[in-house]
Amino acid sequence: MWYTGALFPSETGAIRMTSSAENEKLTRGHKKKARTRQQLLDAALKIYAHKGAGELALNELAQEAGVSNGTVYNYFRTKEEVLDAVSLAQAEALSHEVALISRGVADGAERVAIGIRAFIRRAAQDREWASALINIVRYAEGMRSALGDYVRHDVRTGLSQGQFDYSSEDLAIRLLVSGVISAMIAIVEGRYENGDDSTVAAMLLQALGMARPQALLVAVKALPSLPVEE
Amino acid sequence: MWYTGALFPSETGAIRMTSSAENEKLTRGHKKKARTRQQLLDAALKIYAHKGAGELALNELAQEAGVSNGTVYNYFRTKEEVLDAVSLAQAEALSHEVALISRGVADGAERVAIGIRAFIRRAAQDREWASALINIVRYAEGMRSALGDYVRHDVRTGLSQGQFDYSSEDLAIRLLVSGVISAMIAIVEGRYENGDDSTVAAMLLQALGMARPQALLVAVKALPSLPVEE
Amino acid sequence: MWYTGALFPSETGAIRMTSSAENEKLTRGHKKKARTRQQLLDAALKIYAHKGAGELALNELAQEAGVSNGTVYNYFRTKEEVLDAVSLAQAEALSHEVALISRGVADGAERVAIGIRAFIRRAAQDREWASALINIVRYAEGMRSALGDYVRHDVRTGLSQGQFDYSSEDLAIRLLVSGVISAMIAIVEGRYENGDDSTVAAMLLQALGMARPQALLVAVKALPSLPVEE
Amino acid sequence: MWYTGALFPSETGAIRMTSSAENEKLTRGHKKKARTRQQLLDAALKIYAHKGAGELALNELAQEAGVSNGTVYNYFRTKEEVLDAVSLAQAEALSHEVALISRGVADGAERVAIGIRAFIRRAAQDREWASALINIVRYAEGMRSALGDYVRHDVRTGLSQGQFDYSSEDLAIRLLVSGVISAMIAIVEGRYENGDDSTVAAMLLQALGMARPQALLVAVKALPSLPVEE
DNA sequence: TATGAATGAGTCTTCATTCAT
DNA sequence: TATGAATGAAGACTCATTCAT
Repeated sequence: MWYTGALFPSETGAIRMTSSAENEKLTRGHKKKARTRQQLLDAALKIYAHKGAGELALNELAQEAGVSNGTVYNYFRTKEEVLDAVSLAQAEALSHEVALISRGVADGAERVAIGIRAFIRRAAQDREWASALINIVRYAEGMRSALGDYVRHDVRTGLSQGQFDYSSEDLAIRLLVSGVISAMIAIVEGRYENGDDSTVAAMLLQALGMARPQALLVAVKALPSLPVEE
Repeated sequence: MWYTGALFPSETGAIRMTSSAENEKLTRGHKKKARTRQQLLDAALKIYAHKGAGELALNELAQEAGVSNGTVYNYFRTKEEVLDAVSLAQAEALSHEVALISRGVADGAERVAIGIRAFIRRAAQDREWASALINIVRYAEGMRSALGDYVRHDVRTGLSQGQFDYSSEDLAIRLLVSGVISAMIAIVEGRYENGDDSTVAAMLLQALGMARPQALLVAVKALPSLPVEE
Repeated sequence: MWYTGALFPSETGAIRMTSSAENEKLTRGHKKKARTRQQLLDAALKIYAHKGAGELALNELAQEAGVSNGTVYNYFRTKEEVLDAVSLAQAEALSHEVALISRGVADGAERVAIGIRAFIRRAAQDREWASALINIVRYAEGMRSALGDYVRHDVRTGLSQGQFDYSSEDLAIRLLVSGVISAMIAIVEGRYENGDDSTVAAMLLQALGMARPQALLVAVKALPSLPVEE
Repeated sequence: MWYTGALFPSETGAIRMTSSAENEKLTRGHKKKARTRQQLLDAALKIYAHKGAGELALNELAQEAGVSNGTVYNYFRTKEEVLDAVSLAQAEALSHEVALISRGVADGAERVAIGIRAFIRRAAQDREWASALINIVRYAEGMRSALGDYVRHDVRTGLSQGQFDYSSEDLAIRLLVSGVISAMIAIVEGRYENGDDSTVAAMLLQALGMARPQALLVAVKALPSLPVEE
């Protein structure tokens, strides 16, 4: 139970479950099934941090989750389903978090920058999570498009606001996503300097057609403080 | 024997062996061992087009290469060794090809653009190769850095020529490589429009700090004709 | 299920399972796992009768035991583990049997003689078992020392009773064990005459320092009848 | 080329080839074939020192002997043939050596004792050789009987001289051989004390029916000096 | 639902043996 | 005879999946 999709874990050190809040509610409601499912997802995420999704062995997953071999099959029929479930859960959690952070920001470019930087900072804080996410993205094409779909709106906003200028939305979004991932890879490989989040954000804003001076201004702007979740 | 690292295959349709010329010499010279090795590398490349490097089964490799099961083990001890050998061969072949194409071009930005566009056009022409290369890059970190090392020189040239302006060479190069790969993924997924090579090149030049108008100019410039290899 | 460690099988012809009594209890108690393990041990013993422990193939073991290939690996990771388990089981069973037979005999030389003769008679009655045991001893050093440890007490008793006289306990015990084994080899090779058990016992008692006349007397003494196991 | 069957190697430290003398003659006579064969036998003996004869891999043998894979098949058709050839060569060499040492000794018991002690001392001096011999005996039944046949004459002499008294020549000889082997095993396991050769000889003479005092006398007698081989 | 033993197809790996050179 | 690449049968081992309890 060490991983979560939260971009900004509210506890220092230990990381809470993505959905521990919901989780506890369910537990209280005796929804054992949901808890087991979450255990499996957590275990999978943990394993993905250390090996490619292709190498996830279901018996290893069972052991990591503390359930027996056969139990896994009450939740997932194949390892692809496990991957899909994990990537879906991550995508939802991440989108939710980013939405929360950029809540109240209307400027398209700024919203894009916030998203980029949030991912990179999160990766720098928790390399295991970053490693897991990279492995998920590698194998689950759906994850890439889910993330892409999420930024699409902000990118279009920036375009309509005259901040961006690009020839292909599809290619632009792909570049955005893969640029963030490649920065996360750099982090996992041990290369992270303070300010790299802004550096990457600036480069990607430029790629979207923003002039460097403007891009830099947006990219170094203070991040909005995370609203307190009740 | 259908794959090669050649960015611009000289025959239409069928693809030449990377080293078919040498190959025949070796055959004539009774260098059976080198030929078998090449068969294996070719077969591996072909397989990578359809499945991740982690799923390459050595018996499947043997069958594809037309050799017996045990023969594979006379050349590679593990699938990692196969991947390393293939990615090394590809990196060498690709670097060689790109060097050949941009031979005579002194302008850094132009050289970078040529490289980007060469890869993308090649991928558009041969999606199987593109698919294989994507899979190789996914699993062989070495491939990424090999390609990165190759462009480093051109990027620096552009910087010293005042065309580029970036804060981190490392991040810039990673973005470059992953940007090209993400475009290749788009192509493999069936999305390719004429001119996308220039579109991607322009975005990446902008990411490196070039203003959009200049970037567009460089990105649409006619590619130098490939010198005739004798 | 044809082998057992019993020195004196209670049924003629067919050989009982070492632990068939327990076995049934376990079966009734649904202890499938223990039964499967016993099946494997029995099958291994049967195979050892025909080939050296080094040649035991785990798929052959599976077949002989009537389980599937993979099941073997739920119990033993290597053929060494199989051998160890079999030799441990045999050593325990044999020690137990000999202890039972010589129960009530206080004379050290007599106890030694009984042990020697029990083994040899058993081998003469069941050459397959003898062959298996020889192969086990060949490969499992642990078996030699287990048997040696067992006789050590009796040998010391004989020494303290003034019946034996030897310079090295270690060498004496090794000679004892290997002498019995070599007689078993003779039997497996088809050479057994009535009375050979006494002949060997006499020679070994002499080796331990007993004078020939006394040795002969002890070696031909009637074996105690096996107490009825309830 | 480090092993030999010589019981008393004439050079300290390095051990000469069993037949290096013949070998050189043959070499002089350009008998390359015989030399290659000898290389193979030597290599096999060296390998037997570290692994059972069943695990000898012919390609390993080739490598150890410094010849190519296929060459082995010009000399031996199977690994059994290798083992047979090695054991034959060893048996011949050993018999020859023992005969040489006990040349001039007419007393049967003394001759037996000399043989026993020669083996044990040799094993103590060269544990690798001892280990190899043990492995050979384990797998090559022929070796046991060859050694047995050799002592048969001396044992009979002792019997006819009234020194021995046993009920079965076959069992007596088997005990003799296996007793020596078990002492060699003790040595390989690191247990050797000065005088153990005499201890074992005494025990075995006693097993053959000699009274302990006489056995001890014979067993500690100085070994005849090895005649100088020209 | 949970368990975990059993399954067996799929792969990996070794190595005796063959054969063209 | 010597070489060593190629072979392929044999065996080791893994792991997704099933199923009786």
